[in-house]
Amino acid sequence: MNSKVVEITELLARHFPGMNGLTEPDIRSILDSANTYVFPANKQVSAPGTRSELFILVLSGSIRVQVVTDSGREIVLYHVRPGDGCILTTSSLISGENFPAEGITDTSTEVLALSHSAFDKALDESAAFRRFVFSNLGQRLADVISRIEQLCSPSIDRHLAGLLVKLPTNSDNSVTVTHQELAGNLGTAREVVSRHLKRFESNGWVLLGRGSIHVQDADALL
Amino acid sequence: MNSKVVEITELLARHFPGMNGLTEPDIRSILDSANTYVFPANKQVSAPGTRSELFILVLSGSIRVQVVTDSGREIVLYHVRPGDGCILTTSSLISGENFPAEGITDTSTEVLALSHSAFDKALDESAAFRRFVFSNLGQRLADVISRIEQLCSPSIDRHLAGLLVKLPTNSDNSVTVTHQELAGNLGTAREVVSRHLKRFESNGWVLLGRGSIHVQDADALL
DNA sequence: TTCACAATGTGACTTCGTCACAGTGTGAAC
DNA sequence: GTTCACACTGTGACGAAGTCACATTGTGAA
Repeated sequence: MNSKVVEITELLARHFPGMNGLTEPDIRSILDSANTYVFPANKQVSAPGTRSELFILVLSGSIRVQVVTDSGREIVLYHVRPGDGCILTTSSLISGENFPAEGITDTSTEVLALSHSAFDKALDESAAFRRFVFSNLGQRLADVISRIEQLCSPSIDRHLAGLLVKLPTNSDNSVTVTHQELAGNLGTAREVVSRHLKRFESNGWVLLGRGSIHVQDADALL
Repeated sequence: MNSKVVEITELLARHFPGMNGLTEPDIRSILDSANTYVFPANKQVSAPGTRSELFILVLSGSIRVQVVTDSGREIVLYHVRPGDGCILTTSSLISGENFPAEGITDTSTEVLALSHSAFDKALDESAAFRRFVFSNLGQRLADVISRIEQLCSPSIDRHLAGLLVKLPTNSDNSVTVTHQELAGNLGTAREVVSRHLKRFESNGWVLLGRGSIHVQDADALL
C-alpha cells in the first residue's frame, strides 16, 4: 500500500470517524492509480463555464471557490480544505454541466486527481467513497445556502466582526489579512470594509496595520 | 409492477434519456415499498434547522426552497419540480446535518417518500439511482451559486423584466403573481419591486393589476 | 353590506456599492 | 541606498437598494 492511499485512508477516517475508511481492495487500487499535483498559490485551477474531467481531492493547502460578478466583485463561496473533494469538479463530472464558479488556490496546494473513469469506478465500487462524495456535496450546498443568508443580511458589521475573531490569529493576536480579502469573504466591497474597520479602530476595538489587523477587544466585536 | 414504479421509471427515463431507467429488480421493489403523500398548497414540508428522515421525490406540483432572513425577507433558492428529488432532505439524510432552508409547496403537491434505510439501500444497489441523486444534488448546487451571482448583481430591473417574460402567462398575456412573490424570486424587497413595476407601467411596458401583471411589450423589457 | 385582510403605493431615511482619486508602505531593481 | 512601481488603505460623492411607517385600495367572507 503506497503512501497516497495511506493519506487518503487517513483523511477519510478523520472525516468519518464512525467509518473504517476505505477497506475495499478495489478502491485502494483505484486511489493508488491517481496522480498528485502541486499548484502554487493564487493559481486558478478551475475557470467558470468550463467542464472538468478530473475529480480532485485536496491533500494540503486550500482552494477557494468564488464567483465574480459583472462589476468585478469577487465573492468567496467556500474553501476546499484538506480532506475535502473539490465539488466544483465533482458536480461537473456527474451532471456533465458547466460550473458557474472558479477555483483558486489560497496557498501552495497539493491535490490528488482521479480521472473521470476512475471516479465512476470508485463511486460504483465503494460505499465509503460514495458516502464521502455525497457528504461533501451536501455540505457545500449547505455552505452556499448559508452564504446567501449572510449576503442578504444588511448588517455587514456583525459578519465582519465575527470574521475577524474567527480568522487564524498570529502569536501577537493580530490577523494577517487585507481589506480586499475580507470584502471577498463577506461578499461586499473593499471600501465598505475599510470604513467599518476604521470605525472599529476609533472605538478602540482593533488596531489597523498594513496587511494585518490587531484585535484589541474581541469581546466588544461580538 | 405497480403504478408508482412505472411513474418513477418514467420520471427517471425522462430525466436521463441516455439511461434505460431503473432496470435493477432490487431497486424496483424498494421504490414499490415507498409511500406517496399529497400536500396542500403553501404547506411547509420542511423547516430550517431540522433533520429529515425521508427521501422525497416530487411526482406532481412543486416545492419552493427558500431562506428567510432575520428581517423576514424570503429568498427563493430554487423549485423542486416533478422528477426532482428534494435535495433538502437528501443532503440532510446523507450528511446528518441540519439544513439551513425551508421547503414550502407552491401548489398541491404529490410526493413519493423513501425511508432513510430504503434510501441507503437504493443508493447501494442501484447505479441509476445514485446517478439520479448525484445529478440532482450537483444541479442544485449550481442553481444556488447562480442565485448568488444574481443577488449580488445591482441591476434588479433586468432580472425583474426577465422574470416577467419567463413566468407562465395566461391566455390574455398576463402573469398571475404578486409583487411579494416576485420579490422573493429576486431576493429583494416588495417595495423595490413595486417601484420598478410602476416605472415599467409608466413606460407602457406593462399594465398592473391586483395579483396580476399584463405584459404589453415583452421586447422592451429585454 | 360590512369588514377584515391582503395587495399595492409612497415618502423618508439608512446602508451599501461604485467611482474617482489621494495618500502610504514595501519590496524589487538599479 | 535610492528609486520606483505597485499593492494597500483612506475618503468623499453619488446612485441604488433595503427598511420603516403609513396610506390606499381591491376582494372575499361573514
